[in-house]
Amino acid sequence: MSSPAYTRLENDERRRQLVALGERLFTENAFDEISMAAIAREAGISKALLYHYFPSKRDFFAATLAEGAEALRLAVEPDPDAAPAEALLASLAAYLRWVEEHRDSYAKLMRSVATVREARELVDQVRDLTAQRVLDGLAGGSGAPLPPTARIAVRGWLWFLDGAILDWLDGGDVAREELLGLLVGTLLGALTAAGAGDLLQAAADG
Amino acid sequence: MSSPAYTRLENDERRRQLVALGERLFTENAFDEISMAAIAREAGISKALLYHYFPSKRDFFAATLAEGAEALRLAVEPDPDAAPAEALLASLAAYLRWVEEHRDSYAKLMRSVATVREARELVDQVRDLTAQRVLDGLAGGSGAPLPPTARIAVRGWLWFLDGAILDWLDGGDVAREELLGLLVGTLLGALTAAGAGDLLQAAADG
DNA sequence: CGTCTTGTCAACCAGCGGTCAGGAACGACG
DNA sequence: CGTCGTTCCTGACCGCTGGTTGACAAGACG
Repeated sequence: MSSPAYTRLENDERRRQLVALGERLFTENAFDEISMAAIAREAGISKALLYHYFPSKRDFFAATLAEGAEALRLAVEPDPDAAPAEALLASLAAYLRWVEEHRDSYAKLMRSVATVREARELVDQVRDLTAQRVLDGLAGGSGAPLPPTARIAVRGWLWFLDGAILDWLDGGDVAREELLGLLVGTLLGALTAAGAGDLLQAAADG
Repeated sequence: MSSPAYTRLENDERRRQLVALGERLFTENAFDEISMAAIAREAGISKALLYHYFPSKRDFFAATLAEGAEALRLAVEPDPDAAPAEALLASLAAYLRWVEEHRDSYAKLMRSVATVREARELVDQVRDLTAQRVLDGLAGGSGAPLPPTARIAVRGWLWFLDGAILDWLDGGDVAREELLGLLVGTLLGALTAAGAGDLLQAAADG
């Protein structure tokens, strides 16, 4: 009599299609600038089907984030055999490389940090982990306990990192290696000011 | 026959009452955690009256911010007669003092930065102004143009500032003067790494 | 053919920010 | 005392949001 009212898709295929669409839409629009109804319309399906695949809008957003987050985590994973300072340097370089290649995703993530709990948790996790790694690397270099200012220095430096990267992406007038030098130099300066500069040196030498 | 259905208040008095209530509620809850209906309920008035006094929720939020923002701006205003480096130091110290005295407001502001355009504009304004002041102070110390890395260093440092302050408020284990030293030392370190450390020295000496 | 699972949709819900026509309080005036 | 006008105030409503429900269509299997 007529063409079918809709076409069935395999579960996984539909899911992949929706995640891919979400990656695009959430990069073009901020989290609350686009409604689930609009997303469903764009996908050519009903809103209810979208909710069939993802229990909530935030879950959907998190799903569009997950793939990239995993890739980033792998890229940044430090080499356990290298000296702490070298491992940090390598991770940092990998981080910048990833950001440069996925600048839209990175900007999206930073923009949504305060709005979406999932995004905030992701960034916080990465910050906590990184800060802990840096502090461990420092403390491992000597037996002395770290002053609390060292903690503030490292955690503040992670903010510096993201702020500098955002400005770097915005400006486009600085090479990646140059930024890397600025980041490392600033960490050194912050740790020196925190009274833990010698530990960094020791960690670098050791 | 019966008691009045509601009591009338003078325009200004009602407005003050609402702003005071907003300051409390927005400190206890994030911007989108509390609805205008709930605020009106808390104030014992109708939602329409709330909208009679403030054209939108964001305007209402901005009104609750305005008083503190103005006080902060005054406190941070640098002494035009002082040398750039000293003026910066004084402003920074005033900033920390203000944050310590209004930690709830500060945390509220930082939490709402990405959600509320008005808050974002406020923080951006302060950052831009501060960055410009610092850069001008540096450039004034010599005729040489600043490298783009210096811009990134200063703007990144402002992120460091807020990140460090949040951690500082969280920890409570570091004195204000110590934090001040860390901040100044980090700026010095960042500018040195950006190849503009000599300019800072010149500005401090000049 | 029937039946069972899976995929789909229209219609609906409570709550949101925001609007509007009109009622109720109160000071002024006869 | 009445009543009148100003101004402060309200209940009902709007379009939209994220999220839910129940019924039905498509295809696989016997």
